[in-house]
Amino acid sequence: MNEEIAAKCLSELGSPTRLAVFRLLVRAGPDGMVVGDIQRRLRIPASTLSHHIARLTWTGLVERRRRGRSLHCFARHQVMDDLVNFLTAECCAGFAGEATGQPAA
Amino acid sequence: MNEEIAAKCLSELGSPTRLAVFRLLVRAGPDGMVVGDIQRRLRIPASTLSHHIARLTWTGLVERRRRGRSLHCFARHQVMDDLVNFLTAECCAGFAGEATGQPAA
DNA sequence: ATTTTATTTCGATATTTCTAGAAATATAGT
DNA sequence: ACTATATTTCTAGAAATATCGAAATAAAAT
Repeated sequence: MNEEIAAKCLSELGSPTRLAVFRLLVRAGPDGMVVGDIQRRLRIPASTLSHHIARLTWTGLVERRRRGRSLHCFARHQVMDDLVNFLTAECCAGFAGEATGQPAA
Repeated sequence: MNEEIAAKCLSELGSPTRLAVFRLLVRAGPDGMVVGDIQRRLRIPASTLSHHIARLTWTGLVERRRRGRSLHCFARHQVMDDLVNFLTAECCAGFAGEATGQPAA
């Protein structure tokens, strides 16, 4: 995970709708969730939801698999874990000589 | 940190330029960094940079303090820590019954 | 007071993103 | 083959964002 990819992931998760979808999928666990169920849960038009799921898929945060007529969506935890690790390592306190997060002056 | 605020922070950090600015400030440590230094480092026009720093400030990720003629910018680690905690708790694996991140079927 | 330095605000344009209806596609059932 | 279901792709208007030059503002130096 480099800065460019991290920015992309952050941007994709930065939409309230997409963040809600992703959280729903994380909670859904290994069985994932069918698009229609997500739609009924979040009450948004199918085409709008499809757009957001597609975007989450591009960045690898979500994976889609067709099962019969419906599409199951899964959260790709690895990508999120990588993102959190990147943020922790590169964007949180922890560099030599700093700790408080409060300005020196 | 709730979902709405998290989405806002993620969105703000989702711009490559803003993520670069924030990382720079984290690395700069407690002394922060002057706007002009950030500008010379990232090679972007002053007005563009000002716009991005302003956005980071709105969400509380960055704080600005005038010191003489120049403005010092600091990363507000607490906000980032809250964000990482939110992501870890709400958007990563860890709910009962899931672990692999791989779809069940 | 004038000038210099540092940064922001304004204004205008270009680009991206969001939203959602309509049409298209894919699959399964009859 | 036809119908129903599930979801996507197409399309387009509205809203948000990015970019950056020019003008404005703030503080310090002379």
